[in-house]
Amino acid sequence: MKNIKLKLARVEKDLSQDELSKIVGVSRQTIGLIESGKYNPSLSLCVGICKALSRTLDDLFWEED
Amino acid sequence: MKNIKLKLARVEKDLSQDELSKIVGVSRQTIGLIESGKYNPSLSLCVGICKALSRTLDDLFWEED
DNA sequence: ACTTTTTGCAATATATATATTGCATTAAAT
DNA sequence: ATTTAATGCAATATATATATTGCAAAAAGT
Repeated sequence: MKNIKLKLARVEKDLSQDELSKIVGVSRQTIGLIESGKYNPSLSLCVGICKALSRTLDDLFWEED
Repeated sequence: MKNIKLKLARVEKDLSQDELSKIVGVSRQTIGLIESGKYNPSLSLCVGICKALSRTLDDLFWEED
């Protein structure tokens, strides 16, 4: 499933995938694949993304079922 | 850094590392290494652990800095 | 003290996250 | 309509999460 919350948080900060990837220190493709739900990032990467976007893990990566 | 919050949540549920690993569907070593902070689990594994322990990502894997 | 359970630590093997490059397509800007 | 920026997609390469087995040490139970 796509990660809409992540994409929204990124766009709210007016960042492209490429810009976010450079802040986090990861490749642009990795950000794109996470947003499109095509893989399973590591915890440290999730935390890096959260800090770059001023959010927490629950904000961006937790789904109630 | 060791993940004390995870260990506490597990012990509160009266589960051994081995029991938790079976619930989550992962090896005992993996649980042990995550608790001792020796590696960087995937998001899906973190979510699996959270659900097994009735916690959220922020509860077990988020650290304020 | 003894037995059993729980945890830690290595070594090797495998699966998969992530990097890299390049190109195609779409969206945005002028 | 044209240029530029943003995203998507594939192929290959590499790093690392995770599995597996076995053994040692520590903790808990009796």
